[in-house]
Amino acid sequence: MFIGEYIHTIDVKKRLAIPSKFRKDLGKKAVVTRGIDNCLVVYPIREWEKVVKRLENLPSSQIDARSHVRMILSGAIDAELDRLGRILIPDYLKNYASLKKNVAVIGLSNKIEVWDELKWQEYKKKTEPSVADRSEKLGI
Amino acid sequence: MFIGEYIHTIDVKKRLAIPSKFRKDLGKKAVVTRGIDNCLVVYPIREWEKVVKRLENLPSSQIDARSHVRMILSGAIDAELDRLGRILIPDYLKNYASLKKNVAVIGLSNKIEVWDELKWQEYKKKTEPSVADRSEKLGI
DNA sequence: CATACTTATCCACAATTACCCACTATGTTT
DNA sequence: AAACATAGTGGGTAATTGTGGATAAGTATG
Repeated sequence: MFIGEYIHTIDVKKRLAIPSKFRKDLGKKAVVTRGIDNCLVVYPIREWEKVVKRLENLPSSQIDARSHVRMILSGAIDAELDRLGRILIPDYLKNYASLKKNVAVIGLSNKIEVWDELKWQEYKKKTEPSVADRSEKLGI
Repeated sequence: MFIGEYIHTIDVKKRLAIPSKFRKDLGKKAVVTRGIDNCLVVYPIREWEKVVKRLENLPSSQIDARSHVRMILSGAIDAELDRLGRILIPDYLKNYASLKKNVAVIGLSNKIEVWDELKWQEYKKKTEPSVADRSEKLGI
């Protein structure tokens, strides 16, 4: 299970180290693609396959579904971890998520998200205050 | 069952000793994450799994639910107790709860909370006087 | 075909973290 | 009161992790 927040860097060669705590669970191969709210998502293969299945079941007749499928699938890339546990982030994904040097790598149970650090900090600042309210409402 | 209040310290290496009375019940592994009212929560694995299950049932398409899941899961960390019963508190959690050197470790039946000592003292001062009222209101 | 350019593999350093042991204070037992 | 046990704190050393760079292999382009 992926949990936690790690601040890492993308170097000039577009390499990003996966937090060591995630590596065992992630395996040697992963899939990276566009995520919601301008972040990237990293899936272990097993989870990626589930995503694809779900996409396949969307009605391709609908404009929304069609474009969504296109975005997710066309954005996806096989990312093999190198010997030191790093993956390569291609330019178009870097741009999509406005990634600079410093990024936040976030564990979300069955997937991993990658955010530009500043955006992540802002998102947290905006969201943290309402955690209490929502916790109360949801009972967690 | 976790009960009681203990004043402990976080050392320069970010280690926090779990009160010995809690260790048997907590086990070797725990999960720490953001809590309500700017404290941290420590769960035994069995309780944490319940939390995750409940989070997984939230619709990830909704903004509120999505951000809530992000806050709870990204804040969480696997905390393995070392041979002397200490856990490591990462910086971002220390910051979230404004933890300095002295902290209060509070047993709350199925979970443990960690407060900055001063904040805890203030909270108590503010809350203690109304215990009677609230008891009446809640019928306990 | 040669050249530039990107991509992969390997290695090296620095900082952090994990692991081990020592000290002290407090409380308990004889 | 002395001896002992336990708990909490602090520190030293070794291993791991994250990052940067060097070299080799592959790919595209003129």
